[in-house]
Parts: sequence; structure tokens; C-alpha cells
Amino acid sequence: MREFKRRSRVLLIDDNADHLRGVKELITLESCYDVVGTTTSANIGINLAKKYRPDIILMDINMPEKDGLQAIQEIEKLGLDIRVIALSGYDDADLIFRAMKIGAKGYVLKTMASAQLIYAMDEVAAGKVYLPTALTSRFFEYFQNSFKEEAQASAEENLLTYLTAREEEVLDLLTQGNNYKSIAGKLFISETTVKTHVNNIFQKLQVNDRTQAVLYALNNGFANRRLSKIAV
Amino acid sequence: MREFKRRSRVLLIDDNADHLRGVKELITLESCYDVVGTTTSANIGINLAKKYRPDIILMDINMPEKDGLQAIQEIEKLGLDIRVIALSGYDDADLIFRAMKIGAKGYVLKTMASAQLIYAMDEVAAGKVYLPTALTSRFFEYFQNSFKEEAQASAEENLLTYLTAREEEVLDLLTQGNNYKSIAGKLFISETTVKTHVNNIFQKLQVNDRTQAVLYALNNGFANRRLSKIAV
DNA sequence: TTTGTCTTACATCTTTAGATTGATAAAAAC
DNA sequence: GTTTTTATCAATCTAAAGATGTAAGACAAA
Repeated sequence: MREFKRRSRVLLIDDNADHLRGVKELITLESCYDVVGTTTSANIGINLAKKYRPDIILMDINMPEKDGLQAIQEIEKLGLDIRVIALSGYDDADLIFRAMKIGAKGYVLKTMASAQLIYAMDEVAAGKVYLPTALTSRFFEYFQNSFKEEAQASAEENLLTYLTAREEEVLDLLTQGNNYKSIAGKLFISETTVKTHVNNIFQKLQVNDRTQAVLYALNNGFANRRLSKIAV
Repeated sequence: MREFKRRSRVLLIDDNADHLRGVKELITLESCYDVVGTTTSANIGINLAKKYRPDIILMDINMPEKDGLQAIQEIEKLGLDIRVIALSGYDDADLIFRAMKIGAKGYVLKTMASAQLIYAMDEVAAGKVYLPTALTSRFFEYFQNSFKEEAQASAEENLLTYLTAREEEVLDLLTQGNNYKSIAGKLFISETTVKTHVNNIFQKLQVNDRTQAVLYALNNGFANRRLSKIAV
């Protein structure tokens, strides 16, 4: 399939000029990619990205002047369908996690074999996300750890389970910042009924006011819109 | 290394009796693992897990009676150092994500080659987390998507930046469910001063009440304890 | 049939929250 | 050295929130 497509265009950003040259040579000689630009400055790199619209950017994220992660984020925000692969000297789980979180389509260590880099570029060019197996393992350790507390929290008694269906509806509207009148309007019931429900919610959740109820809900599985996608 | 250790013990849970037999035979003949039990029931499986303490559980997560994901969660909650590999017929991104989130150490498709399953078990037995490359790609699509909205949100103007240091302190206490009196006590200022601050906060965040202020804060970078770990 | 839960609703009352205006002193910015 | 911002406090007022008790109709379980 790929042989019928035009050669993918690559931009290299790395503050180490030597490494930059090495990677450029590698790509030029051993792959089917065109290097359309190289720079040692993250800021210039962002501008080159806007100008040349490469298919792929190889971004060193261990640069002293500007944070490579931030640069990736800025490029992602452009919404230009440019796929960024993070290059790093460290297999730090936190770094990997953050890079993938902000939208990097790959993460390759500088110490890895050149074939690994080319392979990553092939996968990413084909629309996939690619992480070397060893780094995937690292990533998941971190990922699962970040949910461990939450799992333990939900292992405790969750007072939310005592709520009736209607009370859950009311609580959901509370977690969206509605007041009594607004909730009454949305549920087509009277304001006094809403007050009754809310009071029952307070009793069941053992809280004193709506703010505490909302906080309890958010911290115990009642997903708000932002987090709903990654709820179990 | 592994040849010096005792053979790892495996428990199989799959509601399809045929598939269960097939996997048992496969493992017995072609791997160095001991199958210490098999069952078609998730509930019985959990009890067997408590009893036999296997090193690894292969858990079918597409069972009609009991949700396999829930079963994994219950096993994880036991805290027994049992590593669960999810077996599934579907390469659905949401399923993969949820399985990994609740602590599965691997996710293998039933349609995959038997060697792939053995390899996954080897990796997991060695303490790693293993996802086949194709599924890793799926996982990351989902993972990155779930953070897209957030990234766009933080690309907008963040009204929190307009708050003074004192106002941030007050808002922080608001996000912990404190009322005026409580905040005044903790900051050693009068209640009326707190009211002034809170009113200024409302103005700056363009909200009408404290619940909305708290929600704005939580959704725009004011980390509460649970989410702080996975912030960029 | 009775019992219990859920949902609805109202009245009453107290407390808290929120809006508005005004004021002072210190600190920071110009 | 003046202006602006920040932090502090007060009085007053209205609106909203919360507490408490009561109760009727629906519905399901016992």
C-alpha cells in the first residue's frame, strides 16, 4: 500500500546538533522518508512545522532551553495532522506517560537501534500509535498505578450506592452547577420536591451542603463530563 | 533465570467449556506452566483464586453471567499478587482500556496464535505488563482521545490565572467543602473578608455560586487529590 | 392485604450564601 | 511620590439553601 503513496516528509527537532546530523543521515540513507527540515530549536521547529506541514516530526524532548513536551503540545494544538514521535534519552515512566497523554504518536529511546526508529516511523506514518514493547510495559506500570488509589477508594463502602435513581438524577444535576430552580425545571417537578431529594442525598452521603455532595460524587465514581470517557 | 524458579501456576476462567479445554491443553503441552484449576464460572473462579493463589489467571471477559471485568476488579482488590491476563474475543478499544485500567497485566485476543498467548504469559510472569502491538495501538487511540477535550479546554483562556494568591487559597478551601465560617477560621480572617474574596472569585471565574466555582476549578487545573497524579 | 420504599409535594423556619457599597492600610507598580 | 492592586473589615439586604415535619399516590414485595 505504502509504495503507492508519496514519500512521507519528516521534520527533525533536536538540540544536539551531532545527534541531529546522525538521525538525518540515517533516515536519508536507510528509509523512504524525506527530511524536509532540521533544527536545534524547539521554537523554530514549531514555525517550520507550520510552514512545511511535515507528516511526521521527530522531537527530542530532553532539550534544556524549551521543554519538548510543551513543544509537542503546541504542535498538537495547531490541529495540522502532524504526527509527532518523541525522542528521549530516558525510559522514565512519567515522561512516557506525559508524552503519550499530550498526543505523541510514538516514543523512541535514542539508545535504541536505528531499525527501531524506522519501524516506529513506518507504524506512525500508517496511522498507528507506536511504543516499543519495553516502554509499553513501563507505561502501563505508571498508568495502573495512577488508578490504584481510585480502585482502593471504590473498594470502600460507596455511599452513592444508597441513592435512588431519582436522587442520582438530582445529584447529577447538582454536579453540573444547577440550583434548585434549575433542577426543578429540568426534571419537571416542583422546587420543594427537589429540596426533599437534595436533603435525602445529604443524609445518605453524610454531608452538610451541596458543595460537599458534589465533591463526594466526583471523588467516588460520579463522573463529570470530562472524565466520563475514562471511567470504568 | 526462569528455569531456576518453580513453574508458574495458572488458573483458567472461561465460560466456554470447549475453549477452556483447548487452552488448558495448549498450556499443558506447549508451555512450562501448571494449570492448577479451570472453571466456567467467574464466581467460582474468584474462590479458586483465593484457595490456590495462582501466579496467573487467564480470564475470559466476555462472559454472559458475570462481567469478567468486574471479576478482575474483585481479584485485584484481594491484593494477592495474582496477575490477571484478560482473554477477549473483541479488540474493542474501550474494553482494552477498561481492562488495563482496573489492573489486568495483559489482554490477548482469543483469535491470536497460541504462541502469542504463551509469550504474553511469559512476559506477565516476569513481572511485565504485556499488550500485543496491535492492541497497544488501539489502546492509545482511546487513551489520547480521552485527553483531547482536556487539552482543548486548557488551550482556552484559563480564568484561574486572574486570581490573586489569597483568592487561590480561598478557592482551594472552597474545593474542600468549607463554608464561610470554616474558611475564616483557617485563614485567621473575618467571615466578611472571606465573602469579599469569594465574591471576587465569582466575578473572575464568571460563575454564580460556589458549586460552579468549585467545578470550574476542578475542571481547569485546580487538582484535587485524586487526579493530581495524572496531570501533565 | 399489608408493609415498605419511592416519588411527589407543601409549609415553615433558620441558616447560609451572595450582592452591594463603602472604607482603611499596606504593598506593589508606575 | 502618586496610583493601582491587594487584603482586610463592616453593614445591609435579598435570595438561596438547608432542616424538619407531614402526607398522598404508585408500586413492588412480603
